[in-house]
Amino acid sequence: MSAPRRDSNPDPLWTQVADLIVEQVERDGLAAGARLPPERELSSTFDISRVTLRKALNHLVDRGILTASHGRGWFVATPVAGREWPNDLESFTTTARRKHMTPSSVVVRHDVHPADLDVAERLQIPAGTPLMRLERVRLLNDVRIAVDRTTLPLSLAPDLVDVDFTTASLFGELDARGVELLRSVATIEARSADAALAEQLGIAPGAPALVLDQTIFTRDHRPALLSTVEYSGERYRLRTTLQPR
Amino acid sequence: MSAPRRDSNPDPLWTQVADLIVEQVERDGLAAGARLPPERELSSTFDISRVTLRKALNHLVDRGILTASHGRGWFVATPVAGREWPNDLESFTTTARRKHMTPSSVVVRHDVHPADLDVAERLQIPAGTPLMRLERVRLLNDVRIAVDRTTLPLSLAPDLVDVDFTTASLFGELDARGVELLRSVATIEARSADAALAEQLGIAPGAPALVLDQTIFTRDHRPALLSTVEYSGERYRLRTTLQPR
DNA sequence: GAGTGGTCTAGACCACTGC
DNA sequence: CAGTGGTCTAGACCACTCC
Repeated sequence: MSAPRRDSNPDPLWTQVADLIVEQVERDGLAAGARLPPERELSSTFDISRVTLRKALNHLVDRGILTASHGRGWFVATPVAGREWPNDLESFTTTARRKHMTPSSVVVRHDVHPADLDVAERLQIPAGTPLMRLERVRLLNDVRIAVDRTTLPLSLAPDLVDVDFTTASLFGELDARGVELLRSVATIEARSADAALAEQLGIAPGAPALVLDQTIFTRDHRPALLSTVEYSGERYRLRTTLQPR
Repeated sequence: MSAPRRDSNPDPLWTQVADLIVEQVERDGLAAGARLPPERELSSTFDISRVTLRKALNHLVDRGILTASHGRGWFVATPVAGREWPNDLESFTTTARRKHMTPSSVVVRHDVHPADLDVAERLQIPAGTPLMRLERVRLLNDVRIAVDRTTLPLSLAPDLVDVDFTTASLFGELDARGVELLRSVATIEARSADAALAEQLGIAPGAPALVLDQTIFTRDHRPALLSTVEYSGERYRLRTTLQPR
């Protein structure tokens, strides 16, 4: 209830007040949905103008802590919405955990091969550069879900050729070697499974398949990995958070 | 330079002014980095208070259109650098522009309907709440690409029922009414087109379809729109940027 | 120093909610 | 109807940039 320290603190008043409100909500143990005092009362107890108070309140809306309802009041937001979802494409492993299933892999191919012209261009490297190719069938609880083909320059992590990817995670191994992957540009499409894919996944030829094609970039914005994952449409669904515009 | 229509228009002044500023920037062909007139000049030409002007300007900052520099001025934002972080799903209209194609829509259904229990739960509203339902077939250069079904509480923008969505953009209309959409939680899957979808898109029954299902949230983290888009797998491909972890 | 954005105020009126 | 959030105003002062 104490008024914010106006002079000594270099932060703007509305920031200080926002912090005080959060403190107060926590201290009073206000549950989600609880109503706050009206604006005019808050502005008087904090001894600030209503405009400044509203700036603080709206900031807390942006942070997902409060919501406003015209004519009714200010309320503590239900925290479920903001936090829990991934801010990215849910990884195979994460999905597995969420569904309480066990992920595994069958390594179909794991070798070194010179880059052809197409791949060289996409990775911005000279053709002929040694690449590591890794092809895996991904399973959940021993059910075949997808075929994952990933290609990367061998120079990125030369000793990766000796890793057994039956259990190891490619991203995990790269991270352990200091390769930081920043973001990826992806296309997602629906296709009919061809004979080869149908055979690998044990589905009917012509069944729908979800194809995720990614070019993955390192921290310095250079392309590092090419990845194509073909999911069985009947057995998997991508989950992600999207931001318009 | 005309002052916003203060009385006739039900939208808040700051929304109108934000739109005017965007118009002006486009009309004057201001490139990224160009400087805007100072706040005091803008507030006088628009005949509004500086507080209201700043609300409009800050809204445009949130939308990534402008940036402010203390002591120097307001500038048109560079549309590149910071923008790619979030998992932005390229909108239908954006994709069309990038490919130099012409987007259009056929409105199949556009009505008001009470919420059933399932929808009510997903939107966190009481069952029976009036909803606007909009179903469109989306076309690129007159080729049918997808069926788009969107549902939203009528209260969000009641006059949306009178808009002709043959040409209008739903997101654009919502934005013009001050409804700020922040992010969405999406699932993406591959399915076989059923008879109804095949008929609507003019494809073979059983052909692969890409189904994008989104719950879209407003700025205050409340669910506002439910959207399901079924794309022809042979005619469309989603493009997005993904951010690990 | 002049010019710019950043913060803050007191007070007014409107729009919505719920009794 | 009273109580609430939503918008808007005119004016003040501070902090930063650039000459």
